[in-house]
Amino acid sequence: MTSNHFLKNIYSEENFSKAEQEEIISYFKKTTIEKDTFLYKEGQYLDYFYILEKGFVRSYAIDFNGKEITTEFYSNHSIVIDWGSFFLKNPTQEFYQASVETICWKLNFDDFQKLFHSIKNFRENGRKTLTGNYVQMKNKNLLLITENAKERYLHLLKTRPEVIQNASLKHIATYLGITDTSLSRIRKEISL
Amino acid sequence: MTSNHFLKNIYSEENFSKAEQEEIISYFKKTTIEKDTFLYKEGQYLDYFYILEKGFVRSYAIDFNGKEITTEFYSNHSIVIDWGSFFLKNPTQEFYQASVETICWKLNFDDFQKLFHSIKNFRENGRKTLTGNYVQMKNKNLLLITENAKERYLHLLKTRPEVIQNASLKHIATYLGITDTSLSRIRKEISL
DNA sequence: TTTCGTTCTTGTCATTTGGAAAGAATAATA
DNA sequence: TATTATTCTTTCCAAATGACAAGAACGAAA
Repeated sequence: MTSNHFLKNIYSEENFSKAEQEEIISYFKKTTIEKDTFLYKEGQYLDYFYILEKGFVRSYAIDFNGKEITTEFYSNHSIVIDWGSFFLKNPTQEFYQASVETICWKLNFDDFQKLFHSIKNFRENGRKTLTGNYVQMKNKNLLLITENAKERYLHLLKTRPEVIQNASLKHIATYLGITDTSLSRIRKEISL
Repeated sequence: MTSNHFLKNIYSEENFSKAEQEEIISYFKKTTIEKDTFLYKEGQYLDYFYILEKGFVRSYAIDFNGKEITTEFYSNHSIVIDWGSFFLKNPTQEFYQASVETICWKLNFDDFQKLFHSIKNFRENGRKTLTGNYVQMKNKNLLLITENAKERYLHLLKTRPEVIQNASLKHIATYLGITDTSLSRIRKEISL
């Protein structure tokens, strides 16, 4: 394990002892995901999750009309997980697809459980991560209700520029809950 | 502690030993909240949460135009908590108000921590609760994007009839992300 | 019961957004 | 370079929803 191992940024010495850090990291397996391949597919029970070292991943659900709705974008340092599937043992309802070749670190559920129940800092950390994801989801909700299409786009542009750079117009549009036509109009309007 | 203590429904013998159950329950304090009073207010740091035995609570945020946006409704057996505030130590951005006299059970953060780190089942349970809330939020998100106003209302009517019965039209409207005018029209249309 | 305040309904009109389809631009491949 | 596929833009029109304001219904309190 090199001294600048990627996961040391995630499980940092600020929050973990050296011994804890090493134990935690030892359970992760480095994986490379080819462009366009899936990390998880709808119907699958997740028994592992990933942390992204480098790459870009999009998750999407299929609505009742068969249309893809982007549910999230994941970039460097993100945890790519379906919490409901991982913890509640439900099949995921989404597809998680790498848009580019993606380097990530994989941890399976049994190892996660060992760490969770034996290392206090690990469970504090996990709780923080899930809570952070919850807060993010809640904010997205509020934005959907209080802001119009243009404002939502501008907000995304400001807070997550890497999404605008990496994702296609169509994918961004469904993420924002608008059509590609509208988003195209909005972009034009902004550029004037 | 009576044998049919309310909290035994929450921390049930299915998931906890008798001893665990008793210890957990011993930390909770029964509280009655008067109609129209606040459980938490914007700006406050939560260091406790409530479980609702009986009553009805609404949480709302104030948007940039000073308008109240209902963020959640809580009824019997719900946990009333701002996860972000409780775990991440941020001030809450919402108001939590009892619509009727409400009987609930209060647990403070320090006691929560003791239980969380000492009782494996308690942390599994807490993780499930937070995850459940996350999944719920995620579903609400998807509904906001994929369904129109009428469909969202019908969905709420079907899945949470107690909300329709207890909350005012205006409060339900902002929860669904529509105006009270629209909701009134939708109700008329449905009744025809 | 009368008054007052709140909530809900209704009407009119404006605005936002969507749907469908065609064309332009861009990227991918032979 | 020519060809094809994909993504993005644009146009026209329709549908959904919002804003505002007036009035009706309802409930609380004097």
